[in-house]
Amino acid sequence: MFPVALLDDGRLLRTVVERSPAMSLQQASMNADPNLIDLRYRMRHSAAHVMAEAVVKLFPEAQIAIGPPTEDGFYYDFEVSRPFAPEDLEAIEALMRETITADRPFAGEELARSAALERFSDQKFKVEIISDLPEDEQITVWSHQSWEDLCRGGHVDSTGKIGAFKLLSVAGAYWRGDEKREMLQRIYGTAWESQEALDDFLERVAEAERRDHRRVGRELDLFFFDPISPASPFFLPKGTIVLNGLIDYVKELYVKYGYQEVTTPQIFNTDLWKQSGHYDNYLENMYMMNVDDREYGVKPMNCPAHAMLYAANTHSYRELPIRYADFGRLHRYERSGVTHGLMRVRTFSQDDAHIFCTLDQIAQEVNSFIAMLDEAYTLLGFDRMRLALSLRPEKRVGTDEMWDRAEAALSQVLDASGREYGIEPGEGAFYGPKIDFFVPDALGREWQLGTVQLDFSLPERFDLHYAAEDGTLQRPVVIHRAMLGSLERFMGVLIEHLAGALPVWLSPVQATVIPIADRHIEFGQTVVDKLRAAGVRADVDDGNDRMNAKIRAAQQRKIPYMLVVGDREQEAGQVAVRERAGGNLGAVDVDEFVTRIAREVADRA
RNA sequence: GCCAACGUAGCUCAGUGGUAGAGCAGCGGUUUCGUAAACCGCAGGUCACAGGUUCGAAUCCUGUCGUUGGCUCCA
Repeated sequence: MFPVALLDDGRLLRTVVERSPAMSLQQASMNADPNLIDLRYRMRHSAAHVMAEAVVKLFPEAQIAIGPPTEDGFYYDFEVSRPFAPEDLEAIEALMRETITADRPFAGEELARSAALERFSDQKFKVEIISDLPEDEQITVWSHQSWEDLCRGGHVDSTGKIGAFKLLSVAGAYWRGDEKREMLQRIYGTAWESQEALDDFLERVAEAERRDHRRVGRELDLFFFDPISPASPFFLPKGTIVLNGLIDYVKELYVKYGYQEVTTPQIFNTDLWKQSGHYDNYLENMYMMNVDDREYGVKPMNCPAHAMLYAANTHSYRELPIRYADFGRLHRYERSGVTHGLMRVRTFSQDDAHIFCTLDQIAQEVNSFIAMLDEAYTLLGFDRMRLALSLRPEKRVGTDEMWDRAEAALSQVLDASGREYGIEPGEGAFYGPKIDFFVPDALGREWQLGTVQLDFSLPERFDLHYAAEDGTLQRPVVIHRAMLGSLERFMGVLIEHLAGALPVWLSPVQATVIPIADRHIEFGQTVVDKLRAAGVRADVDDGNDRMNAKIRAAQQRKIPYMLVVGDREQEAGQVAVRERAGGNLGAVDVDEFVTRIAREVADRA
């Protein structure tokens, strides 16, 4: 299903499918024929070479690192005496055009290791790459006459075939992705088979920016940020309606799927964090404080508190599974530079729950969770996502037998579900394997929403047990799980997914009445009263704008229903219904419309 | 945390050493209009913060904070 290509540095390039605009780009390339995908790969790879040539011409001292194609472009990393400026990109582009116009053929050449080391002796990164290659690895160099580069190949025939390209941005990047190594300057660019394809791509990027949740959040008065509490959203009344709408929905699912909601403290004495292991492993991400000479930590997770709830009573196998849900606010000190709008914040809440069950119950619990998640994602419009099963890491707790059973349980559930998933060996948490559910944002960055994680460690640390059928005390397993993940992040992803046009049940204002003239305001207000009495969030636009301006404003506020009232409607006791999508439903009796929208809200249609 | 850019009115931005500007939003008035922007007027800013250079700083320099794009991280 996923077209896969190998990057220069050996990583897999994977194309992901989604409905968001940036993703439709990849969707387009998925639907495109393999030849086109291959052509783009070779064009971009070739463009990277041509760019490196241009950079070295302008910066003779440059040390060049690697330059692979990516999902929608390419980049190349350099170590230069000064950072690149925007004007540099123009100069580099100009030189690239010369090379492309010259239409120089690409040709590959095999080299002995010693010869390769000799040829790149003044390029320390290339020397490092060559030195790290296995002894038996074939070393190849690809050139387009005026430039040659260590490369395993995959080019267009000649530089003239590179197509329409554009350099996009400069960024910092560590050599070999290691923050202890050199910081390099990375230039991102993109290349397409035609100017139209390039323009198309740039338009998609622009559309992604238009639906960026930070911009939409401001436009719709949902939330804002302030340096007084960095990376911590302030939710305005409208944003709070959305947040609460999501929580209310999840609570309904909790009733259906047998969860019990609990409430736990916000700060805990350090003793708890020592017992849970957070003090040793997570301290740098925690907010700590001293009060009355005792040290406290603000909770970054709910798990330890839930373990305490479980341990507060003895439990029989007959009670299991026990499912504790908690919307408690969490605080995590995220390093500066990693936060991003609502997607990565320092305080947030989750639709978090912990399931205490027996080893034998894992499969059914995970299955039930995925069914619930599926129900929620379908309702919320996320029909495609990436699933990843993460297996045992090197450093871990628990016996191999436990891991065998846990991993088998997860993969069996996934296999039975019939959906595709990736396997990521070694990526599991030290306390157990997990399944993560990822969805991309408007700019194509992937964010984890759902997760289900098995935990063998927490029950040990808190000495949890239950009385088994045979009267012995047994250790339960804990399953950490969240569907929407961080509610803040989910709201961000949802906004971008829907470009701010939230479903009626989540819309902060579900209907707005638009009086044509002042004499219709009073009637409009009676409509609003009826809507509110039926539980519908409605208002009336009584400003002295013309109707056209009011409609425009309502469209921009993404209000699902606009109810125009003039002389005709007032006389007939009707409203002229206009939908956000632009459709005009014509005049409808007020009572009929109230009934209809109230049902739509109740059904979350 | 690292590399870089940026921070001017509620929002989007202009303003490169000489008294702070526009559009939108807001407020007041005129208009009372049939499915995406009527008209006139008013008000609104310690130019992120602190220090420095200068006769004079939004503008130049240093530091801090924050944001953005990447990288790294995301038990």
